[in-house]
Amino acid sequence: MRKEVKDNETKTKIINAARKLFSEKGFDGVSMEDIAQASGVRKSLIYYYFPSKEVLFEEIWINVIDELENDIFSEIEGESNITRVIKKLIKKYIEFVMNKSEISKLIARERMNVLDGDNQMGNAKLKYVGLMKKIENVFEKGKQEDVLNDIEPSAATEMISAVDSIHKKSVLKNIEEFLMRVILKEKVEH
Amino acid sequence: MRKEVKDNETKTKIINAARKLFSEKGFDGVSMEDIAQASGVRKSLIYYYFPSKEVLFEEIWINVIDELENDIFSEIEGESNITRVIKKLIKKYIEFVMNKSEISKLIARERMNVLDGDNQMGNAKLKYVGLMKKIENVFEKGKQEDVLNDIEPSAATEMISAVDSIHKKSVLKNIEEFLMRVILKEKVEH
DNA sequence: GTAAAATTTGACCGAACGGTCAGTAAAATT
DNA sequence: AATTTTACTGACCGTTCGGTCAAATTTTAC
Repeated sequence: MRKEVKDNETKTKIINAARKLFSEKGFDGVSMEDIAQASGVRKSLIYYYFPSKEVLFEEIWINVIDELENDIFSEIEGESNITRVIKKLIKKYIEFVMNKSEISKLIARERMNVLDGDNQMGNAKLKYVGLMKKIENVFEKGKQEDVLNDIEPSAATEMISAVDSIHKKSVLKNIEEFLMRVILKEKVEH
Repeated sequence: MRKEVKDNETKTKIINAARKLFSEKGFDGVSMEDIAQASGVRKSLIYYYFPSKEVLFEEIWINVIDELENDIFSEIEGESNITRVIKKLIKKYIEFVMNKSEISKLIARERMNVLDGDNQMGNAKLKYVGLMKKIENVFEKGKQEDVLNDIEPSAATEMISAVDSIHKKSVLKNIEEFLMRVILKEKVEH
């Protein structure tokens, strides 16, 4: 029992330090020595737990996309009314960007590399594309039930996903209303 | 006369090669040797023309933000009808992202570093912030003339600027209509 | 308590990085 | 034509990079 906790502790320290640094400076802007110092361990210890920088990054990426996915879909899971589902999805995505800026910055920074890069990080790409597909499926359902306001599900998905690039976080609540108003046929009340 | 052309030619080759590479891999992901090889010159010759990697990047950044600004504002310059101004602004921004993907990818990749980084690249930040302010002023004018649809000028500006992060370019025309429809009170005709 | 397993460390590696500088060739100036 | 200036080169620099590995230390299993 005590060993279990200790094992996770070092690996977790490394992951958390790396996540913060990747979020601040991007994958290429952070060295393994930077991560080691921020974790309070030696660089070679990182290689004990992770075979390479890429594998460390990929694990972090998959964790953060998981976290985003869980934040959104755990909220909309029991809901059957598609309009309400879409509202909750938009709301949760914006809240995520507002409240978990470390993660949303990491996604904003590294999305392009993950999507356009070589096949080295194929699992990272699959994870991200999988989540986007899942979100798009919600909009497809909205389209089928005729609650969408003449926007393609893929366009709605891309608009949502671009929100993490917005620099001025103070406008995010305004943008949330904006998105709901435009995506949904139903008039939005406050 | 002949010298003038030749001077510009080498420097221009370096700038163009660097721009392309920075757009593909980001500032930190590209080495000066990469740029040298892509330019067909020696690395030390880059240092003959530019004192550092940062200065090279800054010049490129300022050029691309200039180009974006010119594309947008040269189109709306003679227009006095604010609704038409806003429509043209949105249209030109989307067209820029669609047609000049090297530049829009560069902006998407490096915006966060430029805005959040240290003061080393203060001119790059000033340039970008200046353009965003200029765009926001257009929306402010729209607000004053009551053609905006209950969206804050700063939120509209941020939505527009996030468009360069959109990965799936095929949806951009749909998003253009989307943005016009929701930003402007007037109903949009095709 | 002891041996084995797991974790951690320090020293090291070759390659890559941003950058420097003396020398040379070409172009421009006198 | 001689001299000066400009453009370019190759070799080099110290530092940093991702990564390796034997040894030391700590933890676990019995």
